Amino acid sequence: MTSTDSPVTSLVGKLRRLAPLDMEDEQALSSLSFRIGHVRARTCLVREGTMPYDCCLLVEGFASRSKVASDGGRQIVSFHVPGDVLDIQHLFLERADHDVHAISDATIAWTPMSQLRALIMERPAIGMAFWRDALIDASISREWVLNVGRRNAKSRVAHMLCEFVARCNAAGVGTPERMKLPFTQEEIGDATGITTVHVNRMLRALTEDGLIRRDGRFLEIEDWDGFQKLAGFDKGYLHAAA
Amino acid sequence: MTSTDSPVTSLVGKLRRLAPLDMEDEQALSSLSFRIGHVRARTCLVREGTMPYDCCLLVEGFASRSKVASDGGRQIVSFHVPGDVLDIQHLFLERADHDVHAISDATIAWTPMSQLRALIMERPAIGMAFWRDALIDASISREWVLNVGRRNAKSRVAHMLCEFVARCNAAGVGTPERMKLPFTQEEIGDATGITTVHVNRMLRALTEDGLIRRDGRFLEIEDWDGFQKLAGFDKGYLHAAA
DNA sequence: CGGTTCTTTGACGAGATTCAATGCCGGTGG
DNA sequence: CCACCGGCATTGAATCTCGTCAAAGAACCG
Repeated sequence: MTSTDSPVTSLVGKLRRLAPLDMEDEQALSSLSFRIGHVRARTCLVREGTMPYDCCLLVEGFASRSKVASDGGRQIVSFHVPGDVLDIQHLFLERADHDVHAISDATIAWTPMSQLRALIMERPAIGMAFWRDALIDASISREWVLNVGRRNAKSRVAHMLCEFVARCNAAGVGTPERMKLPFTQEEIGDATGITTVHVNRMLRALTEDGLIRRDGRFLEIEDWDGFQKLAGFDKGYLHAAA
Repeated sequence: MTSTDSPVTSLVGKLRRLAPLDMEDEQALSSLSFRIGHVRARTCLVREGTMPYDCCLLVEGFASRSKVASDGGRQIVSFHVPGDVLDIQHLFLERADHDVHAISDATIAWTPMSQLRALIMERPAIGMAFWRDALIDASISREWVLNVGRRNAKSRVAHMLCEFVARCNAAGVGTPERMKLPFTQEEIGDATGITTVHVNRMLRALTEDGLIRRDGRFLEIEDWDGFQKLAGFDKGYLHAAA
């Protein structure tokens, strides 16, 4: 994926995996009016409580959805890879119930919510693809509840990395052999419900177990089967979306 | 709600709150063919990995969705009140990614998935209502990630009870003044990611704080404002569905 | 009324947090 | 080109929350 691709390329690629689109469907998607933007890491794209007029599509880079607890603690509730629609959650609701932030420098394509809504209501195949996307998103969210609720810190971190690798792989932006992680250890902690310090210790433990290798922000998974086993990772919940 | 009501009564009531339905929409819903069943507490209604042919609507009683970790630990990922469609998650996916169980004795209305799918695709208002239902479901799931990821045990339990009271209230089956809880303490623990023993301690702490009162399975919230504050509960994430 | 499930309590231990300090790396400007 | 600076990673020690184990008591159901 380069930033010179049409913003719809990654979207069409993703939707096609979710439901069979015909030529007219793809043309309809191409006719959406996009506004391209390049944003720096940590840019806030959607703020809780607001109702964005435009819908943002992640073309390149990584993003996260997060919520803030009353004590100020942040919980990341999902991360996103190129091709993901970042606020499909708000297409049919009045206000955003969470924040969306860029994790890395990113390329975003903005398109009016109204156009997307119309497409979903008028073209059954596109509607079906978005339905499936939303349902898979919900499935991932349930897996995250299990992850933070039931697994110990080491498995949690491993599970999050497994999902990241699997989804990046599906989006064509990385392989288990070697990946650049966009996350700081603080962000991994915010996603797994543990502290930065403890994330560091767990990464060290995973390295000492011979499951992963790290240099800088690069991650190499030494033992993909063993890593998934320790994480309790079973890609079924991704519903073949990865 | 009594079991002699039509199974669609609670469903129509719920959908009407989500999108304006006209007479024809309501007639279409009434024309769905239902099979009514009474099940005992703990009955499994949907099993992970299967693809149910029928869709189950909760008419009376309570239910939960849950997942099982590889070490055998169970995580409840949501609970449900009368009027909820229990496996809308699977309408457009090939296999269930979680279990559904009755929490209490319950009345279930089964209707063919195909009929419901057709209704959603053919009647825009009904489609919209189900879209909103699914998106609100996802919003609740995100809040649960925050709950188990970021809050301490006392707040977690309190938050879960706040949501339960709010949703029961909206479904017309209870008030904060006095409610019958369907959950065992083990189930509260499975939903909040803590052990049964610790749930018991936290309930005692909440009682000693003067926030709640208990006798048997009955719960009375003494200080609803203080209770919500301690829980960090803000009903915004329910999107006016409660 | 007998058995089962659920609740309650105490003592102890493990896992994760907190606090604090140091080291490292990349970027920026002199 | 090097020195400095800020963000991020790493580590140790003390502390605390929550889990584990075990046992007894209460409530419920057939």
